[in-house]
Amino acid sequence: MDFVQVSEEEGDEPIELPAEEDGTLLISTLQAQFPGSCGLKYRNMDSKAVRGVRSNEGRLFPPNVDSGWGEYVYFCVFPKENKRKSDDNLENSTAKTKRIETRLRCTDLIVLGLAWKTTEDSLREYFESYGEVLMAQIKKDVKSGQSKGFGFVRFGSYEAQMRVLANRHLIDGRWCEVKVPNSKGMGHQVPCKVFVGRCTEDINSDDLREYFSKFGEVTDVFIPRPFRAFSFVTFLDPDVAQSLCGEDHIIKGVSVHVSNAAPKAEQNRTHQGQNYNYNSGNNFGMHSYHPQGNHMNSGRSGHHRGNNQHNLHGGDNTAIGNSHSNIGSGGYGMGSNNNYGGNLGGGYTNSSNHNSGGNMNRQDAGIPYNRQNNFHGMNQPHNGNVGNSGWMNRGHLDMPNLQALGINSQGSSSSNQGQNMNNPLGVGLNLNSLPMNPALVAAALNQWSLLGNQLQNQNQDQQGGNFLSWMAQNNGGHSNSNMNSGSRKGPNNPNNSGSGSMIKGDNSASNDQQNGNSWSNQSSGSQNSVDKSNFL
DNA sequence: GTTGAGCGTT
Repeated sequence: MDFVQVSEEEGDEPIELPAEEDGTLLISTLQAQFPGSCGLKYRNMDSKAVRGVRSNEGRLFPPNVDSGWGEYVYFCVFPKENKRKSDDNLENSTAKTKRIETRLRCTDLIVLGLAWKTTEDSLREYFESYGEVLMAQIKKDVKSGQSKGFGFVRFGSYEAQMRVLANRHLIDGRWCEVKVPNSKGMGHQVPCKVFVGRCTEDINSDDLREYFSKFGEVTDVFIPRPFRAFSFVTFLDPDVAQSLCGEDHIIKGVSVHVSNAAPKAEQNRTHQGQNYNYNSGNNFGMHSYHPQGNHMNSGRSGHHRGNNQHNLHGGDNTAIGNSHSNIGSGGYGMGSNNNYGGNLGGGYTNSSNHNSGGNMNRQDAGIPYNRQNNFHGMNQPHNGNVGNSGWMNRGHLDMPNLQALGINSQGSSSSNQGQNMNNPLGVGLNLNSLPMNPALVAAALNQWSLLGNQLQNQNQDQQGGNFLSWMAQNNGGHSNSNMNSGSRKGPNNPNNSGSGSMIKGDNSASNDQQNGNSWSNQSSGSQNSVDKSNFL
């Protein structure tokens, strides 16, 4: 086995890290020893310059294909947002500071669905493959000592934590969910995903990955198809993502604009047409790494009526001129949303739209969302949810406050007819009667963090997209559960009218989940957050 | 002795 000598900083004593059979070094291997590091560099003997090590797909490649890693001592690269932006050189302890910061962000993680037989030892043993495990405990019945089937684990590095949250886990024969516990407050909820606007068609995912990898490990790239002039890049480290937001970057000669895939809290205040009324509840669903919600909860209600002329994404996308109110307000979690080419609208509830005619039932980016209390009140009469039917039993999802908007999603276009429930509020806009601007939709979807999910679902076949990996980034995998072994049962989609699905469901795509019950089968209610979380 | 959505005697 080949070993690579790595030190945290140039001049430090190196640690030998094992390379893989193909000669590459896994970033995870690197990070096991150097939490927070995202790459390697080395001092070139000839030029005396520092050279970076090629990084791709979580692997670091030796500088020379023949001689491999050679006798170089490599030192770590840490993502540093200020490195690129500021000229004030912080002390060279930035990396260490960074590590401390990340360490501080570690939190206990709940592990759900453990086998009864799983012990604290076996739990620890399992998770040690991700990094240092500071704590592993199984919750047990005090009398019998029998496991309650869940436990907690805490990691020594944030990276390990993130990786754990980003994956599903087969522990002692059972697929387990790992999440940030509900008991944890929000905080540090930083999205890892960025919206890259102004993309051209010749910028492919490899280009994006390659380009953005220099700022930190890229865990996912998603380009909606058909081409829509934007894409999403997900970083392992939310700080990296954050650091890029607001910047213009040139990729293949094209100036793209990076912005947050999440709506900005300030936009609530400053842009009337945006109305990002974030909930203050849990699990609105940002990134999987932060499944407890997001850091942008403002609780402000942006009430919005009519068409606004705001670009939903501040000009970094193609949405111009129209208002998000063009976008259907429907389908806030129910429509299967297979389509993205045409009209948005309708699908207020459980429309199981397999339609290929271009309807898109989905949430509106600009709709103020109710807090969860309203959620029930708003929707019970229409979707039959009574609060314990799977997808809403924990009340995490904020729902669009259509009433506040006066939006009527009487979408009757295409095959939604008969399936969409009309907006019961019955007043306001007929969304389907409004002109559709796909670019606007893009921006809107971006804002509500829904697009990525849907399109990903949609495209997983044609693109060979990794649905799991995508989903995994989003909420600790609980939303993936449709694809797992199916060892759990649960409530069916409470709204299922036939093949109705949740927003993440894609009945027409060849997901593994299209068995009529929709993805809610295994979800425990927090899947509400999926919608959003898929984006962040 | 069974079970399978959840949230931790700090």
